[in-house]
Amino acid sequence: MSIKFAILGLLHYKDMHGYRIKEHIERNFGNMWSINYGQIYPNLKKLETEGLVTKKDISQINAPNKKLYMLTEKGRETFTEWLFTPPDRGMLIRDPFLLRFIFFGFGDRKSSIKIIDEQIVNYERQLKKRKENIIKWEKQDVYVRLMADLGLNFNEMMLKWLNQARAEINKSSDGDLANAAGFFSD
Amino acid sequence: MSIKFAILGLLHYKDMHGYRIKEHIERNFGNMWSINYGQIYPNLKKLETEGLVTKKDISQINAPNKKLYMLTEKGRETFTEWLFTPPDRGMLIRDPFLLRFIFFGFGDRKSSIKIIDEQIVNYERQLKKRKENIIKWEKQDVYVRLMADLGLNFNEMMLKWLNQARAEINKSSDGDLANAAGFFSD
DNA sequence: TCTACCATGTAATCTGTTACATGATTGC
DNA sequence: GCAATCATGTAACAGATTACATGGTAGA
Repeated sequence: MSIKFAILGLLHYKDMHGYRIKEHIERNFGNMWSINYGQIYPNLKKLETEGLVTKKDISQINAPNKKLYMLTEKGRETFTEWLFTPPDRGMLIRDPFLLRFIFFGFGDRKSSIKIIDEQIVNYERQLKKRKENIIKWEKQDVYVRLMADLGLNFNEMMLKWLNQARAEINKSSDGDLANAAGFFSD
Repeated sequence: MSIKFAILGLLHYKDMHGYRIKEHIERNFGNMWSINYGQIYPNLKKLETEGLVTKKDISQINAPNKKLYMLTEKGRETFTEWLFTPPDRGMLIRDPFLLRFIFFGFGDRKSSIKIIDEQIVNYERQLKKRKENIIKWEKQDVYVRLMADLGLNFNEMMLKWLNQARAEINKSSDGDLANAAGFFSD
């Protein structure tokens, strides 16, 4: 249900069409949020029938026609109401790397470290990008800027942790696995 | 698809039945991972037909009968193969609070701070719990212990960020919103 | 010519969530 | 008597992902 509100939020800044909405989400939140046309176009239609947005067909000469969506008064109200209703659930994190990580004790140390190293490379690349972009965010509204800060903080924390994990795994012996049975206490 | 591997992973420690699997995931990863019977029981059945686990009916006198699942050799192999295939995607975070946060510029400062304060309370409660549990993890295998560390680090980072955000928002004026239009540069 | 980008959409599929049904035991 | 815990399951629904279809323009 939240994509609907993400769209309504973005339309506060500017009238937009589906393609641009996806592009925008990917550019700005792509490292942690994923979206696709299969969600956007049906949701735009639904928002229109619910009277939260209106549509305007725009013909273009050097590009395919597009459909500009803009907020209605009702859309603005619905959004504002949602904005300050306390979030119904906590943060959900799903990471195929971390899911593997907790079970690395069932494999060999070498392979674990290989996968961890790949993660370090990924997060380092990401951090570099974030640092390049931070200037862009610096002049935006407080909230957008703070979100960019969070991204940086998160990235730095992950790298610190990954490196610490790598070091500890390196010095540990393979036999440490045996202790894991105590993981279960019933 | 990853719940299947999570189950296979847990069965490495101990033979288990569906109810216990859910309990376990909730107890240990409940702050970031959610699971329900609608996923567990069908997946256990599927794993059985695929020959990755076998089932044993256990009758109990003072409790309902249960179905113990245990790994097969094929299950163990399939799991190990998965364990060291590089993760196909990055981390996905979905948080109804953060989704609201980026749009707080479209509301009033007072309401924003109220929601932020609620988050601070939540994360403080969580941090307290994590600190209590950390002793329990300390004697586990390296990877499980490191995961617990990550949870702590994450929690502390979020709290630091939330408090910093709160302070900055407090001293900012409502008019700062106007700048947000530059968020879009196309 | 081929690739990339612009732009909209749908169908099939897969995943995840909620709600319901069943029923025994234990503790307050 | 009531709530909680143990235990298994299904059906309906909601949400997300993948793959496909269409077709124009710009640039290498």
